[in-house]
Amino acid sequence: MATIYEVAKLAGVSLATISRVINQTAPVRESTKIKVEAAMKELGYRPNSVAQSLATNRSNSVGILVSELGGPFYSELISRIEAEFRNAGKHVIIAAGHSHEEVERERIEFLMSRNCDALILHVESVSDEYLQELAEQNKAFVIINRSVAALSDRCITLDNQLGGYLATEFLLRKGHKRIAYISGPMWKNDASERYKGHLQALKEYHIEEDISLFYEGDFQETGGVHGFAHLSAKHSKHSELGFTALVCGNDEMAAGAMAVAHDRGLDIPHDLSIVGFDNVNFSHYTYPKLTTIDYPIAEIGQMAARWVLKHVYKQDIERIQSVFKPRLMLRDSC
Amino acid sequence: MATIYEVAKLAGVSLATISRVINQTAPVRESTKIKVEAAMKELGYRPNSVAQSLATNRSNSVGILVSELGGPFYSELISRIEAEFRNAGKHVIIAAGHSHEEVERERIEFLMSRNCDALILHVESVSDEYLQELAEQNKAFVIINRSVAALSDRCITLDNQLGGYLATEFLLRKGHKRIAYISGPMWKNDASERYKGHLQALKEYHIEEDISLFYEGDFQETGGVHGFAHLSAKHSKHSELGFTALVCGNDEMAAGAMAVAHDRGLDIPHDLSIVGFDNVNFSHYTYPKLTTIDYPIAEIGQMAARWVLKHVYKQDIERIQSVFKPRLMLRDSC
DNA sequence: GCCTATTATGAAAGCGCTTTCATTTATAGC
DNA sequence: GCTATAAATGAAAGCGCTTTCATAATAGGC
Repeated sequence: MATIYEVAKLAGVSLATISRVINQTAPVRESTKIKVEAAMKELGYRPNSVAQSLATNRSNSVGILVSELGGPFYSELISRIEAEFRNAGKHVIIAAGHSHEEVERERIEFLMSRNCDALILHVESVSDEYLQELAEQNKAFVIINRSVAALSDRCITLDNQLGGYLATEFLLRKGHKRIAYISGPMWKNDASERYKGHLQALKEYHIEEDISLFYEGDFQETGGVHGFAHLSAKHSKHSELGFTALVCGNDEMAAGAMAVAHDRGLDIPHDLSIVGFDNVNFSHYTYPKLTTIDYPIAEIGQMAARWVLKHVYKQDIERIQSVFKPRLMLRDSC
Repeated sequence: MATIYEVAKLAGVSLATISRVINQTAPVRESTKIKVEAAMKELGYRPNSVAQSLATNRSNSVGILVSELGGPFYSELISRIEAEFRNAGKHVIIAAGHSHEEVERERIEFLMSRNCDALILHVESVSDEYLQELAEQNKAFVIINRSVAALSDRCITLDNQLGGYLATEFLLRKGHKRIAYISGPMWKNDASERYKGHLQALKEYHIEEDISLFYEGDFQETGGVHGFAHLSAKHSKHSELGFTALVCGNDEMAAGAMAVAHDRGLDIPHDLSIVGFDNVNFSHYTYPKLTTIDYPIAEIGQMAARWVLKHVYKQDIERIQSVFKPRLMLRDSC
């Protein structure tokens, strides 16, 4: 790769001038500009962004940390964030924290050492205190899908409890009385919030929590499979299910449960109604199509990107919405 | 962030020594090492990897360029590549080329200007010549899912034609005679190869190509929806389908077609057999579960990562497999 | 055509690190 | 205890760029 020195020599000007035409940071006479551009072209010159970054302490790139790179949920999130930044001429560096505290920390440090201008964090294991410290170090970052009270101005979240409420309330309104629940790992904030919403709805309808209708899964398909097996084993008298509806903490688990229900010869929604959560891309590939709670993940990603654009790159962004509302996507599984 | 200078001052040694304990590039007396480590810890020092990268011309990061960040296919690919590199202490920088030539070029240049030690490219629009030039510039990169004859030692591909063959041959063996085909965009290499395999199987069974049974879709769900509508409109006499089986260029389109077929009251597999391609994560969430061709995308990603580990980071990797074989995943849709 | 007010350009330091080469310090041999 | 050798350390240049400050070129006014 040609360096700025070679360009300068070829064009017969100094480094500073080259830099000025690259960055338009000061006026350059038209004639010299043309010379420089010709030289750059001839050498196929491209500024070394590492050197630029070192000199300016800016990298024009933002770090994104998610739990996993795979899966429909994160990939949609990442995809949207990238699109938003690409529009603005910024780039993304992506890392996965795997819901593991050490890894999350390590990744954050990596992204910081990479001189990212800002971070977008979807972290689950690192403590609130750690994040607060980070904020005190004056690092620019937004948090997605988690609310830290002291950092509320930089948290972009979904009202998970409302989502859980909507799912269950809908079923109750439909007349269901015995509603099973397969949750994600309860230590994860979103999982427990969703369940809270479920309980809230039950309470409103004067139905008591029945923990035999509860199963804590893993947010994966297998969680749904095992959960359904577990719940139905417990509750089937005369091969009949002990519940008429099932709420799942996310769509993967709903799909897993649905598959097992099919295998058992159950007719959905006739014998059993199922509601998922997330409205992930494949949720309308299931049969019957899954009724679920829409998680506007793309919009949240977009908003996080805008937060960065506004606060770090000083772009003129109107309003940053920090709490998003989920809504029920009524399809065929109820 | 503390710099190496501050650490040096605090520890009472020179920069060089600090550098040596960080990189273990030369022996350091145990006692000074301890001093240095204490100083680093006290200051919360982390080497600035941008500066490191500038000084060493190495970044310990590899660039990945895929067509899209979203979707099950790419996210699995990325996820596996990242996992492989994380194990090796390397990091990934991800970009999306959106199947658009200009964007692909621009992204490649970006990744190069970022000083990536190597690139893993999944590009569709950039020309073979461009890639060859890149190779001549002595840039380390592997190409995924595309074979460029002159660069065959750095291409890792799936035998797409074999996949197409397997799908159709299976149906023919089952006795199907009229097999419709919904393809991806034919300008994309993998789409046309798959179709080639389809034709090859037909030929083997002495069945002539019937272009009224062919539809060129977009590799998206909608392609399947429109494709099915198109094919069935053309062929239904007395509300009966003109074909008994349908091969789709990928699973998304298969899922789309399947949904429409359901809506039309068709019983799958009784009235119609469907085969997809890719064996993407949701393909067993469909109902009935989709028979498809397994695309070992994770393995391909892994192999690409190993190529880099071997050729760029000089790790001791045995064999690099460059062509992968697909296989039929027999499930319930046939 | 000369002086001043602008505007364009260049020289050089600095960003935080690595690495070579020279120097200092420790170790061993006698 | 003194030299010969090996081991540990430091000084300084360099990676490719930006940016400040000083200087050179130009334009304008008379």
